[in-house]
Amino acid sequence: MASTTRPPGRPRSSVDAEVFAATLRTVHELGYTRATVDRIAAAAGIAKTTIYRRWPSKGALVTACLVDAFGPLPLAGSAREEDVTAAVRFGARRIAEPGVAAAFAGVFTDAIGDPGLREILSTQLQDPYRQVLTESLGLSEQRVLFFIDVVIGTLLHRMGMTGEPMVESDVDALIHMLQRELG
Amino acid sequence: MASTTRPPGRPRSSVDAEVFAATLRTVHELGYTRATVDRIAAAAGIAKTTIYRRWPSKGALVTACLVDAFGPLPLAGSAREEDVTAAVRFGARRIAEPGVAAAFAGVFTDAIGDPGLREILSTQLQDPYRQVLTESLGLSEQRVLFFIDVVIGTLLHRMGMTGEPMVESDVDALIHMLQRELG
DNA sequence: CGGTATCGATACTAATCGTAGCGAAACCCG
DNA sequence: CGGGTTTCGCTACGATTAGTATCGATACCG
Repeated sequence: MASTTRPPGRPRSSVDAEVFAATLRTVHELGYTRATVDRIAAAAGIAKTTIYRRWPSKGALVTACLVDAFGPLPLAGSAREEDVTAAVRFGARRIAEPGVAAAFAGVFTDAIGDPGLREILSTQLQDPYRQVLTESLGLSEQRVLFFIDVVIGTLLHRMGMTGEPMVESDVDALIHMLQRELG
Repeated sequence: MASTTRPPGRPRSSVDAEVFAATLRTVHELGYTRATVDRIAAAAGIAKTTIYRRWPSKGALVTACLVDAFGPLPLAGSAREEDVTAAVRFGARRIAEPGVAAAFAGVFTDAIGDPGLREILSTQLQDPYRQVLTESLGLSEQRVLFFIDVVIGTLLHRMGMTGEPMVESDVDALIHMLQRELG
């Protein structure tokens, strides 16, 4: 079992959720580039140094924020067709939340050319979803990667370019396309 | 006709092509964030101030670079099926060129929260392709936008995440999917 | 109360974007 | 050749930002 003994010293204040909310709010309002750590800290009502005590960089903070925002994939595990529908709708809903697409685009841009952040992004966000989808859909890894790129890429591009989430009919078209392709 | 009279003063040196090449090369090596204007200027063998005399910002430079790298869409104009194939293969080929995907992701990230750059990106890069595709494919604007988001989003996401262009079989799968959807 | 770790606040370094000003160079015209 | 005009390279600069260092105050434990 997990140890119930507390480490010595002053415990950390439980403001992680508040910081995540402040991060997404700030990124939503100003975009990733202008969402400075100073502003995020101010929006969360804490000191900037506290943020750097918990996350090693701005990119790592935003990544943790995305991991928290996405949460686990709600997959049944057996019915492939329903799984595809559920996964696409899940992705569409999360990416449509304020700030998520901008945060993803920003951390993704920073990760190119920053191997440390790339590692964080891979292990904490991408790999878990890749694994769960590979197991759930019963497809080869190449097929799953193709599937993910189509869904996430399309949704992110739409959100980032227009600032508006995909209309429902387009999400349906995307689902329909993928079910034909995978079925 | 266009005026053939030259304006007075020293003419601009013809290094635009060299600057574009240096920009993509630098972005390819270091990513958008670490590809500073100083480094790009050094790679092109010119002074940084010369770059700012021709393009108002780093984002505008990279956008001009992308416009130059993509060029016009080679569309026949009549056969829809062939047009779809040609457009997808065109996009896949250009986005696979070194630095293009990273440049696109970076300028796209900067554009969120920078209305001026957003305007440049829209008018110089997105609108022309949107218009040409709407005319060529004979589809509603909404359908064309959906089409573009799927293609560009998917290709960009793949390139950005893996650093590798899409394998040929995935490009074929993408084309197949879209032709079914549009046909 | 003593030990330990966090918190807020301030100050600081290193990059980086973008601008200003300068003398030199290139081109045109007379 | 000489004057007018614009670009060029260069240096310096201001503003913003990521990330670090430090210090006194604070919260929890035994």
